[in-house]
Amino acid sequence: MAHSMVGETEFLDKTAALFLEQGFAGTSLSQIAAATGLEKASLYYRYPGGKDEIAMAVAGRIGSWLTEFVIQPLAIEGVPEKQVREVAKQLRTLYGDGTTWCGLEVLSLKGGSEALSAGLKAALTAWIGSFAAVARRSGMTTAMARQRAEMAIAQIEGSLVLSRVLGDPKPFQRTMDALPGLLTKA
Amino acid sequence: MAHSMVGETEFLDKTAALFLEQGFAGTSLSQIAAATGLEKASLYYRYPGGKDEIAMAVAGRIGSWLTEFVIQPLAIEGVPEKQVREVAKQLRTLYGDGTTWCGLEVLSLKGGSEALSAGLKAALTAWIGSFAAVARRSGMTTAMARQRAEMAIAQIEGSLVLSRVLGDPKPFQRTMDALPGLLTKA
DNA sequence: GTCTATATTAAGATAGAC
DNA sequence: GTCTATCTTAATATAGAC
Repeated sequence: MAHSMVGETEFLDKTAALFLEQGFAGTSLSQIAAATGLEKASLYYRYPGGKDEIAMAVAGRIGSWLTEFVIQPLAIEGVPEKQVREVAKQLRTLYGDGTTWCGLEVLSLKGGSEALSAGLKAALTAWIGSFAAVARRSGMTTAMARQRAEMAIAQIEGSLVLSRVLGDPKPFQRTMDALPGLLTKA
Repeated sequence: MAHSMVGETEFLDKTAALFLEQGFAGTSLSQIAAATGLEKASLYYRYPGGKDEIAMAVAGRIGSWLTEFVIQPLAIEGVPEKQVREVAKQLRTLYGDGTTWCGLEVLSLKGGSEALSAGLKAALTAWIGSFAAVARRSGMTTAMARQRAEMAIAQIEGSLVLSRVLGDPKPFQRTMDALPGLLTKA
């Protein structure tokens, strides 16, 4: 395997796929090297902190997805219900229609660093805030909007667990169908 | 450490705690040995299949908890809402008021065996069936009861993720407060 | 039935050539 | 900036004494 020169985002996407399938502790640097076409030593050149630092970068990449496909689309002017329907569509794609894990779940298992935990918490907080804002715009009180936002994200995370364990995408898909109502109808 | 003779259930409870904290891949036999007071060789005597077989036994133990504290209490005659309130109380204890992982999430990450996946699916199916039955008894249609049961469990699993990532037990606690209504009020 | 001791493999990590 | 080669540690797993 000669000088592979794989790009940063391509590298992180491939590594994210491994983490989402196997978890942080279940993924080795050898697997990452094999999946990305880099040798282990090169991983340490790019990320001197080793697996912890790679996980941080992956969390950052996941945060970028979230910003691009969820937070930004909800931050502009528009009809809340229509916006949430669009976001639900993006989430379906992101989560492979209920067949993959969520980065929050997978990377928050003990084994990661303190900084990783902080990054995940920041991403989740931003997500909640974004959902709460759209619920607020739909006419809910601040408190209720916040509660619905948490409920919606819990429903998403939990239905992913159900779909994966049952081997049936329907629980996740039903959650996506119900998302616009949950966030915009008091 | 002389002949420790730790009992089966005590062994599994201590091992379950490790898995729930660190996941399957993140927990080593050395850690299990240290936590239970057995040497690694003794683990192989009890569970010749190694970590996979231990995980299976832990899944069985978790299934027993579920049967004892959730499924059995809901299977007897009684006022549904009152029964669910009692179950919610048990779940609070089981999940350390929102500070621990759920076995379904943790053990369903890739790395476990086929048989383990099948066992987890069976346990989850039984749980859903139990919740659906109590919702049905409260007057819902079969289809709606089933949907509410899945919704409730997804909410539980998901709110555990939120509570853990945010470091705040409130999302899980709110879910427990809402559980009786979700399962018994159409 | 548990122990001590060890074999074997793979993990994370580094040195130094190119 | 990536490679080959290697180090060190820790993982799973087994042999054999008691």
